[in-house]
Amino acid sequence: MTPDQFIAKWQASTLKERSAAQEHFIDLCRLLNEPTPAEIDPNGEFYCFERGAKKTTGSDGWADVWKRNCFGWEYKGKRKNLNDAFVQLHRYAPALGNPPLLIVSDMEQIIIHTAFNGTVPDKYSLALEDLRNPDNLRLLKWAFTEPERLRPKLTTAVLTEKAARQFGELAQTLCERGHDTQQVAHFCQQILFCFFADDIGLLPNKLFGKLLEIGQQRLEHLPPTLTNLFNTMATGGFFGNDPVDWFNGGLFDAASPLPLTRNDVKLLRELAQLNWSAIEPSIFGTLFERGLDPNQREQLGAHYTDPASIMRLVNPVVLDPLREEWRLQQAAITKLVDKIAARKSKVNKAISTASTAKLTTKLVEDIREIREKARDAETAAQRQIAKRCRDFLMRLQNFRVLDPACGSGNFLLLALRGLKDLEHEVILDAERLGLPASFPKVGPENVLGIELNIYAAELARVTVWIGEIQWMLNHGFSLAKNPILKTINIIDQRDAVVNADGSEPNWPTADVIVGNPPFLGGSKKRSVLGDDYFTALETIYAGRIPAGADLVTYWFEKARTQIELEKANAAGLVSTNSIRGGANRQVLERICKTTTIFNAWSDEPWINSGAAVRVSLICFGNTKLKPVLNNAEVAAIYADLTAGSIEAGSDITTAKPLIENANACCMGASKKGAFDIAGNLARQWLTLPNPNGKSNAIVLRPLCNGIDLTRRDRDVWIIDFGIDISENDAAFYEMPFTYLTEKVKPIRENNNRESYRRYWWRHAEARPGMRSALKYLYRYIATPTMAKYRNFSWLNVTVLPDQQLIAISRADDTTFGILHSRFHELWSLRMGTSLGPTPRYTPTTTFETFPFPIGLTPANTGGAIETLESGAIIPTVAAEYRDHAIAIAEAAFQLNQLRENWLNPPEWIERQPEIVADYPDRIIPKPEFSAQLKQRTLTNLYNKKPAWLVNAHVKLDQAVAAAYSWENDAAELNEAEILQRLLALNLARKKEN
DNA sequence: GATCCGACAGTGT
DNA sequence: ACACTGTCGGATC
Repeated sequence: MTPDQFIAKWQASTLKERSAAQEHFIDLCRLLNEPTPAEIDPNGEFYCFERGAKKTTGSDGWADVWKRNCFGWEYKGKRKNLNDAFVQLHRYAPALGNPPLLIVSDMEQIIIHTAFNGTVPDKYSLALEDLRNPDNLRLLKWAFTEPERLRPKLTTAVLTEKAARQFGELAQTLCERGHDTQQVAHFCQQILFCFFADDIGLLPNKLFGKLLEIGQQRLEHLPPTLTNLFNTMATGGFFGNDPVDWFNGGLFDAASPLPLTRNDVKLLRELAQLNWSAIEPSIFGTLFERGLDPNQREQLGAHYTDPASIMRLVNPVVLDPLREEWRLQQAAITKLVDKIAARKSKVNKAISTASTAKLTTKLVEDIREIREKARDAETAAQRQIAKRCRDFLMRLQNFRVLDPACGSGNFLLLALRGLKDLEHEVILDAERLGLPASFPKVGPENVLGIELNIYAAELARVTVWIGEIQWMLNHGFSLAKNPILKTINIIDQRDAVVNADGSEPNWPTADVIVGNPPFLGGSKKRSVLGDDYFTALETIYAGRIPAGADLVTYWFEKARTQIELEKANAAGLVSTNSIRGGANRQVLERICKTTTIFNAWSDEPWINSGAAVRVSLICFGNTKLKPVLNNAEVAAIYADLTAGSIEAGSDITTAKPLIENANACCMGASKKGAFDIAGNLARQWLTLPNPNGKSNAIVLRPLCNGIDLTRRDRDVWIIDFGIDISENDAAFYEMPFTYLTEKVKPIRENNNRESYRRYWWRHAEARPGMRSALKYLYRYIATPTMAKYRNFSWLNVTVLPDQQLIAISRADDTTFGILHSRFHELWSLRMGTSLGPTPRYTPTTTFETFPFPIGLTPANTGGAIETLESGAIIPTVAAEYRDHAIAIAEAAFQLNQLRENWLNPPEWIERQPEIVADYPDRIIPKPEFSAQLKQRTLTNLYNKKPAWLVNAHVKLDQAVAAAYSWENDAAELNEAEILQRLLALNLARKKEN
């Protein structure tokens, strides 16, 4: 068929839709040289007429023509409203597998709507005459073969970003002009909603766009005109000659348009050109992050969560369980359908048997009875099917999702969309079963929010409503009007964890709780939130949440309580990843006691306006779903968000501090002030006399912090007046004292703590305990609190450990070796907390819980030491453990020696005695090697991991394994097995109380 | 100029 | 008196 023939035939045709549609389509196939459905898919599996025509209503199928992954195609009679056809296609798109193209035709024109996910829809209208143009024919052909070619370039994300950027500029301009940020926010939302309403036809005749056009000419009229429009929208009525719907929802209640400049209006008119109907409402959040004042930006920013992360919570908490429920219903329904079919075949069989038999009255009667019974059974079954569908739809309609920290409403928006999608699927499934089509009832009522920030709360309302309207229009449903925005109070503007009067707030009953509550570290709570708020938190949550816990944990505890009180079924919340350890973990432990963590992502990167926070996503509550951790099914999820078996004694979070490890490990001195000075300044002072005749060496010593150990020694010294020198005595050390008077005193005098203010010349936490523990040693073991690798080093006892070092008061190589073994490394990584990706070593959780090999625990190694022939030093231990002590010490000694030689090759350095006799030698690089020496850091060494280092560690690990008596089953010693064995040892030993 | 990697000081127990 | 905690800035590639 040629284009001319096609056009001629269909211009002349007066056939009505039903009779002509298929003929038109087949002609079109001939024109495009495409196969017809019957030619390539006689069974109608992927390409057919009347898809979904199984419906009992007797009317159309879901589409007149359907080609999988290409299009749904709907015909209407000539000059009938094509929009109706489009609406129908939209509605059934999910049942058609969401084809990328929705095509409607009245045989005179063909309109192709693109419907690719996440793109701004395009529309192509082709009249009959247009088919003479080969370009248009090619376009149609693509619809059949390569629909991807019609994919719009513009994605909703790009459109949204563009709109948000420009809109943000406007907001910023308005703020800079001195307008109140809240007014700016409110005004911007009104405008935003008007753009949206204009584009989807909620405002008649593109009213708002026209108004801006006029406004550009007559600027002074714009504010009163806008006021007028907003007021009309608030109540419904007429704006000039145009009828305006009643919008309500609070958005237009307080009309207070801000004065706009000519430039603003120009910008607005540019913005009006964008396709706002395809806007992604979640821009509302990002929109107001920009332009508004920094404090607000921070608060709103804290609530911005990207959609993928949101769905990681919404799916397991909201949608998966409901899908599972519906799957079970469907299974039950299938059984009923089978039953009906079985009855029918029984009847048929009876009839066919009867037809061969002799017809008697009794037989007639029997058949009648069988038929009736079958009919009754069918009716009953149908009724049951209908009831199951109805009940489930009712369940969806009554389902409530609460976001108690809803910010700009993104969680609620996505939860609502998910629920609406599910409801729609169920409605279509029900139609397929022969039930009448029902109107979707899930809507903004299904989501509830609590939000303190007044802009965010308003933002959330608008976000949810736009989401609702978009969904309805995109699925071919008309909007419920009068008002368009119902004033149902879905967002509660208040504090979610503390009431104004200091009491505990109630949360509304809901099926599930989701959200991204604000993060604020325990020690920052008081200063950021204020004393009153802090006290209120402390009072309300006494015994439930330790005061040192992150602010985020209050939402977890509240949600847990709601579940315990049966006011919610499950919760899915975002948290900082530090919830896995320290004081924060107690909250998860509590959750594990009363309910179950059934889905979690333990440590995910998070982009949040530049903050380098890492997060955990945690779902807990009543569920039938199997536990899933980091997208893998596991037997159980523990409070530290690790996987484990459900057997008792396998949860490593149950490990407790051991009595034998007490008093051997402590934090270094916490100076809190600029007590540190350059080495050369210290050396200069050491040459100066003091009026009391004492050397400055008494109060000056080298300082060592994490950087000194993991990188190169910075040669920093410290002014250290110890734990009991009085201010008067300190003053005799002239230079150091004067220095502190200038650099430290002014700051320390303003400290929050009385003792820090009073003893300003001493380190704030001078660590008397540590000092006495180290007193009789000549060296001690140190490890950086925060470091990429868990390394231990020897320090001369004259060196003061900074608070960033953990000091272990042992001088023997055996203890050094055990600590440096793989066993302790794994234990400390697992038991310790982390800051971002960097693990942190803490005395109580990593050291005190660690089960040393029997006979070699800190309780056994605190006594005398003995130097071996090699130079290695062992502790004096019971005879039966001596061999192990020696083996470990030799391996550790060698490891340390190799490492020292690599860090400071004798060929590259000079050792120079320090100016004070007992102090460690200075290491001076030979000038020609100083650049190379700079690279010789412990972190670099372990980044490289040369073979000799690995070998030395293997040897050490073997010696330590032997001390544990694990040398014979080395093959079984994978990470999990080691941790299990260590945990078993810990649990078997005596705990501290 | 991006990436790596620990700091410092506040505050709870 | 002891210890834990957060996320920005300096060093380095």
